Amino acid sequence: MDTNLGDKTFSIDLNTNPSLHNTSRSPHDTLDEKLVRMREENKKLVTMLTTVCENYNSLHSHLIELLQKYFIHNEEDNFNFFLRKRKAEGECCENNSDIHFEEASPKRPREITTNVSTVCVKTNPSDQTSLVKDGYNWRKYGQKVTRDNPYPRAYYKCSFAPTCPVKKKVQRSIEDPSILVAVYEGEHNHPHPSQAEITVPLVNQGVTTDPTFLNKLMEDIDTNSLQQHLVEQMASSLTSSPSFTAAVAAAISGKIFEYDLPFK
DNA sequence: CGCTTTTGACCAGCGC
DNA sequence: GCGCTGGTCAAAAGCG
Repeated sequence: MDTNLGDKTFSIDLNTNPSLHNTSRSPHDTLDEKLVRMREENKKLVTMLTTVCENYNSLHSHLIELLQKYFIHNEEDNFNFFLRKRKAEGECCENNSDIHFEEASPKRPREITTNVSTVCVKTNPSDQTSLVKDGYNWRKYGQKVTRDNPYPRAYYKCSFAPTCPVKKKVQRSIEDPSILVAVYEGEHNHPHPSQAEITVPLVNQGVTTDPTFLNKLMEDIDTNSLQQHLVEQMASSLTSSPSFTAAVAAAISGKIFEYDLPFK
């Protein structure tokens, strides 16, 4: 692959270690100067994020191109197998996929296949539960071991509303057992109960090498949502960092002492 | 006691 | 028609 993603290196000092600043800090280093520094770092972060997104788009199109070439230059059977596999996985139509299966089969599927979506979630490998946190309440009503995957498939119904028709199937990926593949069927007929415990989609947390899997993922996630999530994740990483928190706390306390606030 | 999970049984679709 | 497979049901068990 000729994408020079690895050549781009970023050396950004986030200034999150307060002890380092104390050693190099001059007496005239005012809060305003810190603000200027932070703005510059912010600009660097924005630049980095833009580059990451550009690289992502480039890789995305490159991967699609490679997959198309692969299926054209290899025997047609491979492509047919690819189609069959995707069909067998119950994948369809809601995503911006180029391949639709509704018209492919002369017989109608046994169930309505509208509003089927697949979500892949990276989990802790030591965590053996098949729980995908998406904010809804689910009641497990069955479990099966399927032929093509040694990991059991769990069947859930939405229990938030008694009349909600939504079902989901959760099964570990055979390629990477730390990945949970959740297939949602139907549409919720009630509002989302909570946004608090939504699990971050895999694409933002980890990597898989399965090309069909990657292709599917990339079609699922548009660039804007990726950018937004990257920003949120970066902010989350910064705020969860003890050194960053310490730096903010030091700056605030310094400000308090500087102005000699009355509640002191 | 009520809700959830587990698990074996049952059913329907599909291929041969 | 038969066997295989995926999906669902429902009784029993577990849990708070």
